[in-house]
Amino acid sequence: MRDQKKNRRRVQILEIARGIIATKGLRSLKVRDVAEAAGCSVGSVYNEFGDFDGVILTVNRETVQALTERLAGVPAEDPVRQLYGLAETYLEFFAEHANLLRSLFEHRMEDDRPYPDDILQMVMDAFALMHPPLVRLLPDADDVKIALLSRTLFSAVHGIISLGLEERMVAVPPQLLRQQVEQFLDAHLAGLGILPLR
Amino acid sequence: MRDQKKNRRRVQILEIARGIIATKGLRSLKVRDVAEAAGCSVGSVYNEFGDFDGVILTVNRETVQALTERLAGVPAEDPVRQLYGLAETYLEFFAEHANLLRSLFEHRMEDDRPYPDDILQMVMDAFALMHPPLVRLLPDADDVKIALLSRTLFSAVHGIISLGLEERMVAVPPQLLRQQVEQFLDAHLAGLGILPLR
DNA sequence: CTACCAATGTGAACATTGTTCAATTTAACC
DNA sequence: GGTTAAATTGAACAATGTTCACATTGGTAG
Repeated sequence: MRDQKKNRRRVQILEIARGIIATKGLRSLKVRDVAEAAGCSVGSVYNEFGDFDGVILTVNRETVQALTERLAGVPAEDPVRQLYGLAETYLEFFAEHANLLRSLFEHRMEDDRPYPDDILQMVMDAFALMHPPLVRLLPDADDVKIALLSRTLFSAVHGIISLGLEERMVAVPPQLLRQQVEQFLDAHLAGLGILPLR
Repeated sequence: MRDQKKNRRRVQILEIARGIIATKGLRSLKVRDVAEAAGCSVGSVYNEFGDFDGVILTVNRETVQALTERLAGVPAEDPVRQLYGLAETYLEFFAEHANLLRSLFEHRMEDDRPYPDDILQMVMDAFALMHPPLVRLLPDADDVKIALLSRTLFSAVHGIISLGLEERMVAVPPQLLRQQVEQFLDAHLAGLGILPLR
């Protein structure tokens, strides 16, 4: 019963923190706001997460988990369609949760403490989801090279999307951005000797 | 004489702030540290820059200026070589000044104040430096499309480099990253119907 | 059921850091 | 040299992360 209660609160704190980050950005996340909204003291937040970075990192961990699940749901029948699907799903997810993704990629630790390895690994694993379809499309290529290509390609897509959705920059209309990503893949896959969709 | 002194200090504050960001990261930048190192009071920093964001934004403005100068120095004789040169120069500059570039791309304003337009425009202008060589290489293409392509391509390169240099992520060795960028351009230019370098 | 105790929760106090502004100092001008 | 407007100061304030001695709670044994 202790555990149930504790866990319920832990989940509640995370949902509140995630809500604030998603709607107002990471910089607007304050311990006191979270504690008040969760109906507990600031001390409880610290008991549960160690420090405030702990809250942020846990939200980020769940963000990359949710992203991975969404990406894993992309149909894998046609490897070419799968690549387009991964890119477009990433775009959708990024557009829906822009501030959460920014928190994941932009948060810096206090002092010089290292970013938790497990989160980094999860991001890399998500970016490696282009690996299987690429292996099918380039059966003769070295597996290590495909692994690198997968990361490169996903990083490129990430760059196009994260800068394109950056409302700080001259905002790219979402529909145009989708087209931009598709055309990018068209050209790049063609360059790899893969027949694009259109 | 007032102006001289004032300007000398302004420059000094900026150099100190830039040094701290470059070596210890944006999160380690503190008003008091800057004021002490500049031999003045915290009030003077505020007189000169309005608020602390003002210091950061001025450093960022100078960062994108320096970047633009470096990119503008890439030889333009051969448009294909120019594209590779722009990407490699960006990689070099990013590797040399990783924390400054992160400050430029990751800094968020307090509350919801907008990021200064002039900085955004300067970044877009820098990313548009791929436009002229692309026009030469694709003389039949629509100019608006080339403008979009330029931004897309540079954003892609930015994504590859910024994630590749992210020491938070599993560090990609610099030499491998250079090769990664080159191979990326190889494939993409080929897909655009442009003969790559190698 | 009660007493006890270990775990948990609390929030006031503290530490750090951004911000303000009344008082002071400076330097340009006559 | 006196006057004055501008610049500078730094103590005080505000916002926010962090700690910890104390209070509360819930499980457990007698």
